[in-house]
Amino acid sequence: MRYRRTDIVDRALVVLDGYGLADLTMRRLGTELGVQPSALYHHFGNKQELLAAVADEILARGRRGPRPEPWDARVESVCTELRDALLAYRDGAELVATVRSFGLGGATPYDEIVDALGGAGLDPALVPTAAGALLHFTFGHVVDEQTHLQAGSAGAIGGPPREHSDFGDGLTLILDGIRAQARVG
Amino acid sequence: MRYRRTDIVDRALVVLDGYGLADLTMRRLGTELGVQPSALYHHFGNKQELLAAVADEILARGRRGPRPEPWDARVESVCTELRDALLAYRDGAELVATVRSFGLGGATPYDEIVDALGGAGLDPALVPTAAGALLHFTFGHVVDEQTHLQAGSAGAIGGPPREHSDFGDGLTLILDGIRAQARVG
DNA sequence: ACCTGAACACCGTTCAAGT
DNA sequence: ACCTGAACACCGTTCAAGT
Repeated sequence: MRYRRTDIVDRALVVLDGYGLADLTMRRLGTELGVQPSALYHHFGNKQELLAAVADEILARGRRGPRPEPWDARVESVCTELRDALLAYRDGAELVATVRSFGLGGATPYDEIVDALGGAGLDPALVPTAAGALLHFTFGHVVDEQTHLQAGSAGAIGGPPREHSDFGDGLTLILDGIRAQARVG
Repeated sequence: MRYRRTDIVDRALVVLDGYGLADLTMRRLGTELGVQPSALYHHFGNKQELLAAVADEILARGRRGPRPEPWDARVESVCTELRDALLAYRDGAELVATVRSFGLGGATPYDEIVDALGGAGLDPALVPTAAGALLHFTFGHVVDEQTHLQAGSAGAIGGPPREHSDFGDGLTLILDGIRAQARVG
């Protein structure tokens, strides 16, 4: 049936959204494409490489633009766009986080956050720290959100999950921390 | 050979530390104990339940005390203790994060952070938000640290990994954000 | 270049049967 | 109560062979 990498990634996205990350297997994807699982290894060296391509595609499809201008609005725009991209596909956050922890998948908007933070007046040595904090928060929050886990509470008690505005509140908290650090720096 | 849950968890910790999370399988753990893998199902309903017990044990072994008294020193103490606990075993952060995302493993110090934040003078509605941000940062940072991934940067370029003080700097940033929110609240 | 078919070395889990 | 032995239904990956 002759496939290209992009066809396989497209189909992987469909499988992911329909069945979840645990069921996104090489065998299942092969079946879905009407092909032997071994055929996939002609296009990707291994499963991690495939997943990295899928993660990059999730982020690419989530790209909006352009960015607003004050640095804090810009940071917020990057993080919110990232969140929306991750939420757009089932288990998107877990997949992208996993790929990131492999050290694969170049599309994480780390550099864009670093760039935006240039306008914050922060000690340059703290810029990677702040960018890391923002990314950790975003991924952690969205993973929790997507597994409908209430944000870290032990039991499953504790009522309904936090409102969606909780993401924005957390972002504001960290941005305030950056502003405070910029003042002392 | 007659084992109790705690013996199995102890041995699982040894396997984890020696071979990593990917090789902590029911079959390997069984072999290590000189027992059939099916025997483990007499003590744990499934693998996730076993992993939850292992995660709880990692956190229990990391427990130090007592806590210092101003609220911010107390929060820092909880997060630093958590970090140390996760770093004490190979793939500890990934394991505990995974268990947390299952909704299992009651030992995450979420409640302790919420408690400590009581002294910050924060709007009560923001306390779970702040606690979540602190936990997300801690887990995210330690997972990166443990997989010797430089904090989110795309390529593997960019020199040596961030110094260990980066964790403290990130914590300070978030604590500053909390103080700022407490002032406006 | 792209794919098949078959194999290898694994998984988690279940369950009758033993002691 | 605790464990064995065997099975079931899967995995990712490799590789000769086909077209």
